[in-house]
Amino acid sequence: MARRKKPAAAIQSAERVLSLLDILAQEGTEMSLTQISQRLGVHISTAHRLATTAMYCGYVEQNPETDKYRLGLKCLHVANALLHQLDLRRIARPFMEKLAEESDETVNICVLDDGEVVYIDKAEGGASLRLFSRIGKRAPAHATAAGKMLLAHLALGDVEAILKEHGMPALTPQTITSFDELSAQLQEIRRLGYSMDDEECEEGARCVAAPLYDHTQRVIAALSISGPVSRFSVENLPRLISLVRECARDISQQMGYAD
Amino acid sequence: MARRKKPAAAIQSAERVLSLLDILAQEGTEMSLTQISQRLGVHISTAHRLATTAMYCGYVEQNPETDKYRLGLKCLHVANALLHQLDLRRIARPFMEKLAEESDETVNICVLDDGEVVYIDKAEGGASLRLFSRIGKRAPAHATAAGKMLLAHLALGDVEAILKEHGMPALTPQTITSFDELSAQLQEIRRLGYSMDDEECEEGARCVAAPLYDHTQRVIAALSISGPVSRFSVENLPRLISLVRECARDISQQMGYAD
DNA sequence: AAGGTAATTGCACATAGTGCAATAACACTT
DNA sequence: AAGTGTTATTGCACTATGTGCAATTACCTT
Repeated sequence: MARRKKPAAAIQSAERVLSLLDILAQEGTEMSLTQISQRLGVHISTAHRLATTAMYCGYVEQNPETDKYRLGLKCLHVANALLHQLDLRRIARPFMEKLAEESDETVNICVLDDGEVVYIDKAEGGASLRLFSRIGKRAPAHATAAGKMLLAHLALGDVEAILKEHGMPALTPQTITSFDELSAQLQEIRRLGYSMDDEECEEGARCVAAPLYDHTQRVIAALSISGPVSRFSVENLPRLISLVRECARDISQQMGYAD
Repeated sequence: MARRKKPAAAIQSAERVLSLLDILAQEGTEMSLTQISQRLGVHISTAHRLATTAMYCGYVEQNPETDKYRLGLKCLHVANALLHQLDLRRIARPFMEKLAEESDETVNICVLDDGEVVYIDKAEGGASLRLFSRIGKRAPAHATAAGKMLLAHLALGDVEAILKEHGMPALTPQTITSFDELSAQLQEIRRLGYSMDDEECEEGARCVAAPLYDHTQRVIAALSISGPVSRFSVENLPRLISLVRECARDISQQMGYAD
């Protein structure tokens, strides 16, 4: 779905403190009160009170050397609790590890959140590029195999809203930037039962994804397998596609999907 | 330091919404509005407004099938941003990987937050038990090698406050539960320059830790190496102690420490 | 159709949250 | 050591927001 609908009686101060966390996350470095008040659009004394309240709760901390504010470790705690609570992760884990070993590639699970794909788990094969963990990271839906798979199972109106809001930026020369071309491809993805990112997200890398269903018979996530084009060659692709589709089906069955 | 001091003008609604995240994290499963209002000590309509405000911001979501509330994926996003911003992680990473390969064990970095140790990074050797990632997890300071190392570099009053608040629960038969015994051990740790968890946190597992300093010449984190007692034998310990101390020194130098 | 339970919302009122201005803290310059 | 500038912090008065209450809505069970 596109951007979340603002509730009729949102609590302003609650919204502000969560926006403070967003801003600190987005900024990438510690921020002064002046910067915070400018970004939040509030008086500096208000920014101070928001920051000190968040500090008291552990979500923000102040660097004693520079007096600037940054995210606090409670954020890690809460995220960890979230990951721990995700049924899909727990159920999928053994299957992902098996697939990672069998394929010797990197396996990920993504969900769609606010129009972007979010990585919620990852398993690595021995020969993988050993990239940093992507868990928690976001990526544009239109340029990833998992994202295209998830878009393929949304209503057309929702797809249009997402692409209107996020755009279709080109990440590589191969990225699809035309709505019509993407629509056609989503239709093909529904027909084939798998999706592919052919150097659309990252040059030199290919990715194949299959849908994960749950007991409501709806697609809730995508399972993907990715690696360098040298190993994701035309000869090897059919095998990898087959592996990821079988694995996704096995996980879906454990999630209550009846196919 | 012990529990954070409440600011004179904390913003109640800001505090409440962050407490909501805490409660959802702590509960471990989705919660109804009734439960949320009871735990927060507010009217159910207030709980509803807090929850829908947090939903709008992405930190909470509502399960459409049960109408219950749970943590939202924005929590992952913010935590990821936090990890990405930690200088110590970025600087330490190559050293940790080298140590993990060299020792073939699990290497972690922990910091002290609100009287507990928090795992902020981890690298694994090939022979490791391949445990789930601990990043973001907390553990009692008194029962971990990293925790004892961090306690050893605090003022005695702070140590007392932390132990008074968190207690000294026995996690295994070997866990130290006497303040006097722990104090004596912290003194020994300062003298030796490393700490050890001898099946105090987890039976069958040993852990050795060394301090990480930064340019202020103070201890900001602990580097640890852990594994099963079979590999952390009396014969092998001196080697592992030496490896972790050298690695910690190298990381500390990169952090501006002059020893 | 009726009853029960929980989520949601309109409304009026009280208080919490706010901006302003003053103060405090610190670093830098002279 | 004193003065200046900048940023963080806080007391205060006012008002806009947040609140609880009660009603409504939604859904499930009998």
